[in-house]
Amino acid sequence: MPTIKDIAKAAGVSPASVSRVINNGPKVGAKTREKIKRIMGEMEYQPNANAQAINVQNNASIGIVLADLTDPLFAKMAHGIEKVAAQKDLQIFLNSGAFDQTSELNAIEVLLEHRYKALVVHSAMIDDKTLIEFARKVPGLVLLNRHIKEIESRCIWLDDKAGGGLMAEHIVEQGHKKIAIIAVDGIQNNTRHRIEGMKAQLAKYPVHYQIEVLEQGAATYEGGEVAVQNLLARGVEFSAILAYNDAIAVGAVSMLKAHGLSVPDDVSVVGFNNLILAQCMKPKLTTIHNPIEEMAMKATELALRLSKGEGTDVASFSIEEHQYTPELVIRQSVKRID
Amino acid sequence: MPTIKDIAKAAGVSPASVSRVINNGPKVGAKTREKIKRIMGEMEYQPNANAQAINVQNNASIGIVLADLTDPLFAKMAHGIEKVAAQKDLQIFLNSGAFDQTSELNAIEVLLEHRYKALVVHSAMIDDKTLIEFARKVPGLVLLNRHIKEIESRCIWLDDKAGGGLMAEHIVEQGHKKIAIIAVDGIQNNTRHRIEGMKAQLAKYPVHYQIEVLEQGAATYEGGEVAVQNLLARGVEFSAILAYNDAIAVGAVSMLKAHGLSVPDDVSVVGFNNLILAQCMKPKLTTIHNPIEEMAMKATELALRLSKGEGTDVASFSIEEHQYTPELVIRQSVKRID
DNA sequence: ATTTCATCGTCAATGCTTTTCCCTGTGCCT
DNA sequence: AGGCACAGGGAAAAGCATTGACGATGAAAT
Repeated sequence: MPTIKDIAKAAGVSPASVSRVINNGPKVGAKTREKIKRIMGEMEYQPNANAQAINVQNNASIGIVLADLTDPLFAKMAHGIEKVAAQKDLQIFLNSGAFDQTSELNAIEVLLEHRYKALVVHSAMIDDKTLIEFARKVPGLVLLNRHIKEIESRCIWLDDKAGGGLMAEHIVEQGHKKIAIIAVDGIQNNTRHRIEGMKAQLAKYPVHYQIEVLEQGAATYEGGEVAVQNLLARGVEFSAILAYNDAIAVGAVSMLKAHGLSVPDDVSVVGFNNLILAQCMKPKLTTIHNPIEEMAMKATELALRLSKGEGTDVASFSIEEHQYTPELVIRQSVKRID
Repeated sequence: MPTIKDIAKAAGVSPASVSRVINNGPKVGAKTREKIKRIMGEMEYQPNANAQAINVQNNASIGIVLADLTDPLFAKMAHGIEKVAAQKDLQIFLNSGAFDQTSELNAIEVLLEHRYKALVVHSAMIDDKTLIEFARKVPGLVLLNRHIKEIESRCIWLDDKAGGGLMAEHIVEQGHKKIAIIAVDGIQNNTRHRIEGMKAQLAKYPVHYQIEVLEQGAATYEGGEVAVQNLLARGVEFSAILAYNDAIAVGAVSMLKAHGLSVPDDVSVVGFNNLILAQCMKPKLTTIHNPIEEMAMKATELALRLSKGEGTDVASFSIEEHQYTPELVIRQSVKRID
């Protein structure tokens, strides 16, 4: 693999000139430029990006850390980031965190070692304090789908409380009084916020609601199945299920059917995220729309701006731009009861 | 951000010693080692990965290029690669190709510029010749989900012909004679191979089959919907649909229902890929299992081996290890007719 | 013909780490 | 005590490209 020196020698010029041609710099005459270009082509020269990155302080790539790409929600995040990157002709370095603290930390560290200036991180497991420290150290770091008060100007997040509220509101307005909530365990704050939101909403009505919160390990289709099985086995009474996400909701529906219960006739189900899955299934799933792709795009743009030292003035911070609002999408999986 | 020199100065040693500590090299006494480590911690030193990569020929990362992460099939690929990477403690540099030729090329080029030695590329748009050339140039490049005869020892692919054959076989054994095929357009070979496989299978029977092949642009849920709409509008007769993938199949089912046709009572539908989607929907989708995750893992391991110069002997090549076989998964979307 | 000034290029320093080669001191053997 | 092996450590080159300061060349201006 030829280096810049080889090209220079072959073209009878100095490495500096070659470098200037590579970077479309000035100070190289049209003729020389052509010649150098030709030789670069002939010798199949490819600049060593690592060597370039040593010198240039402005690494034109975005580092991102995500948990698990097989979760369509995270895939959508990735897609949002990609869209911004492609549009600005930037590269993405993706590092998968795999949902445990040490590998998430490791992922961030790797990104820092590569001197990426703009970082979009989606961390579910790292504690606030550590993240705050990272944020202080790295100006271009933005947290996606997480809200830490101390550095909220560096966060893009969903109003999970409002999301929980919407779910509860919809359900009780349809007359439901016995509600099962399928949450997920772990340190994840959004599950907690949503439940808080639900409870806060329910507290607004002068009715007594029967609530059962079930913490279910896996936020997946199978998780939804076992959650319902669990509920039924324990004889919990419920006419509505509020699920942590669409996958769980779909799993729940499937298991309810397996037990001869119809959705929405016997049990109403509400999902969360509004993934494509929610539209495909039968009955179409009533769910909460999560504008994660827009959020991801926003986070990316923010990270890029911050990494360039722009928009550092905290004065310009407005919650409206950083906190996204979920929306109720009514389809067919909820039925009014009396 | 401190450099190795800063650390060296602070510790009163030479950069060489610090480097040796970083890389767990020899020639540093226990006491000095401890001291250097301490100082590195205190000063929050992080080695510059780019500078490291200049010297070290063996870049311990895997470069991958994929098209669109929002397609669950590709997400599964990514996951397979990740699994291998995590297990070997390697990083992934992901570059999204976005399904057009120039950006796919660009993605590969970027990876080469970063001097990644092990490359897993999933390219749908680049022509054979270009890929063959890349393969020749880069020993550690492996093609995932694609078969190019000339470099098949560097490919991991699915036997699409067999997949098409399975679909056709199943359908005709259930008595169907009027078959609509929803394919996708583009240079993608797998669509073509599958159709070839279907036709070859049908040719084995002494019956005349009525086949309609519809090339539908988007391999998505919506694509499936418009495809069916198209078929119905043109008055094409069919009792079975063979779809290019599960998403199309699900879209097709939805549109059939919208026209008052029941699946599988009026029309049978077969998908492809066996994504989670296929299990969730109602009726559960009969489909072809695509072991893409295993394939991705295999491709990654192969790329790593090749990048280390191992397994270069073409003699050891066996098709069985490189070509994966799809399997029929019978669920509820196909019905016997007479 | 001489000065002036763009224009085109080169030299050498820079960025950060690794690695080769060489030096020093210590302990051990004879 | 002399010689040797060896562990611990340093100096400097190597690895690849960028960049700022400076030099040469030729044409235009006086």
